[in-house]
Amino acid sequence: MKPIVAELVASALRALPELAEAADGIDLDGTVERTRDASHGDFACNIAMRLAKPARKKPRDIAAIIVAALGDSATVDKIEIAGPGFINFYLSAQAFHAELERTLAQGASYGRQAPKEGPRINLEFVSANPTGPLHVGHGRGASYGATVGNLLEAAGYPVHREYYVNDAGRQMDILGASVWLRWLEANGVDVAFPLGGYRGEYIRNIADEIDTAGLDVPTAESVARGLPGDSDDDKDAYVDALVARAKALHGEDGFDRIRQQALESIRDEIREDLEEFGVHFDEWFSEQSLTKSNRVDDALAVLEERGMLYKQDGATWFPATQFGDEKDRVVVRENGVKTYFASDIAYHFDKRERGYDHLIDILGADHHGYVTRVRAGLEAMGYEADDLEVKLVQFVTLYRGGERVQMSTRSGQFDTLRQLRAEVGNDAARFYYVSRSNDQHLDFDLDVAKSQSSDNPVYYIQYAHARVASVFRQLGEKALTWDKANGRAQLGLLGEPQEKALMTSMSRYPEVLELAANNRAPQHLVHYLRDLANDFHTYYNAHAFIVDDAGLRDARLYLVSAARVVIANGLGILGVSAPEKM
RNA sequence: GUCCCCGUAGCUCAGUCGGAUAGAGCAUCAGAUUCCUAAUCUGAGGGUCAGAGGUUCGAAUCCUCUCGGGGACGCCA
Repeated sequence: MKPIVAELVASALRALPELAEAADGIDLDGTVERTRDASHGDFACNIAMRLAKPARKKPRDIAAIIVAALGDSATVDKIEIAGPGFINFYLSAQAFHAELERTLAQGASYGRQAPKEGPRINLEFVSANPTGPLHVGHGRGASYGATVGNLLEAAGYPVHREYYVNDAGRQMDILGASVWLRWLEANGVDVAFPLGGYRGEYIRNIADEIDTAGLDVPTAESVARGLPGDSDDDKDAYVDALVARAKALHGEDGFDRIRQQALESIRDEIREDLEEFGVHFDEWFSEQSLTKSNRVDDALAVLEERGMLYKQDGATWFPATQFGDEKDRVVVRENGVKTYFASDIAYHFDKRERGYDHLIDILGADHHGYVTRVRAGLEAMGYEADDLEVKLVQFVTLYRGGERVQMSTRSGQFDTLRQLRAEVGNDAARFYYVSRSNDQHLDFDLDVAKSQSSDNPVYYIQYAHARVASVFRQLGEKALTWDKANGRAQLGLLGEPQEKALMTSMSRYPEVLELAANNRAPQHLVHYLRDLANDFHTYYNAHAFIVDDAGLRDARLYLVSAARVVIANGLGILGVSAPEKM
């Protein structure tokens, strides 16, 4: 509805050359907004105030000129100039009825924009290291990323969802060594488990399952001989030596078999977890594939070519300070090993080279310090700094019975996404994870998320949806049918304040979607749906829908059918189910 | 030390290109309640938008500073 009002103003301005000139460069859509108070009408436009200075006229005088040029429209009942110079629009009942008709006609696509050609968006999220199961924090990144993806698609953009699998480097070696040691253990070979290793129970399970045909079980003595000690001060030496020993005993290929199986097992587990959570990716991008195809070297060559690398102390550096970073960064260490930063630059370069115009990274808040340098890398390779957009997701704290739930792996308490899903269900988890802005800490109350009452916003909203379905079941039980066409014809009978309020709320849906998509802010949709459900329940409590008067009944059923569509669409974007029955 | 986020009702929080009298839920209080669905309903009270300056027709919102809370800062991955 908002675009209709904005277009009215725009056409009035076209008829007023002297004002149109002053309005040049002002986004008219942005001057029209919903009113907070019904006494100000449905929409208000502040263009007159904005034009006061450039046009050198008083705001109220400008408003009068614009209003005079507005002319008649079936959409608008009344236009008033109010306050300092607002132009208030009171929309006709007919305008709201037309919106209801659109809602039912478009159904599942109501609120969505037509697909655009571009910009093509690459959306990377979760990207947790495949060294263990997803934990509760990853769940937030998963929900947020999936929902932002849905929002962007609803806004018409082509979106490619990508998970970057960090399957190369030292962490993978340590994972391999951890599994290897558990395998030895299961074969009666006891070697001290490294402090820097992965200690979770899942490592044992992997060790039990992997195919080790052709690998000889070494003696404890041959494994442990000559290894450095392990200590909290230096967790690296011992575990690194174990990796080297495993490679020596089984050969690179032998160790690689263990490592690769461990990686695949965990990655598959993560993938399954996410699929069950309703979070899908178009691509699982392997870091190994970057290395194997020499794309890290290619990216470094591009930097070299552009004079964006230098040597110092035996290492190769990238002058990140030239792009606003606080210090220069190493890309190749003194020992010849490329840093994680090097493959990260290469990865983002590769994404851009693959044809994505806009890159969005959704990262844990602990990656805060990484943003500047990755962006610097892209810029140094000739791309725009704005091509990369980073959304940081803050931490999650779980509460049960008003108490903070400890989430350390060591204490063995609440930890994994899987456990959370099992406890509160996918719907509640998806919903609560995106209920607050991504850049704010989230307190996740397990008791509320589980409760099946109106205290729980998820149930409150889903219940509104189920109630409409229930009403139609009731209709059937009373051997009545809904005459949709008659309902459309009789919408004029809907004059109750709750009906007007519900129609107004519903008509906001496309605007909320757009706002949420533009700001990558699903919480707007969450709050909107709660308000909408509230309007629906208030209506339901105040008036019976299945009344004797067939015209009124058909009209009310028309209205609530449309409400069902809006609620279902909104929940769909959030990845939450819209049940017919609860 | 540098940087980022946050501070709004008793509590949890909305308030997103600056807009009119700052909102919701919970809690509190007062009423209603044999009703299509049972997880009730209606209404009321409740505020120095952390504080101080600034920008302007207009500031919870933008800028500066102060106070208070949280987090990030590796030749780790």
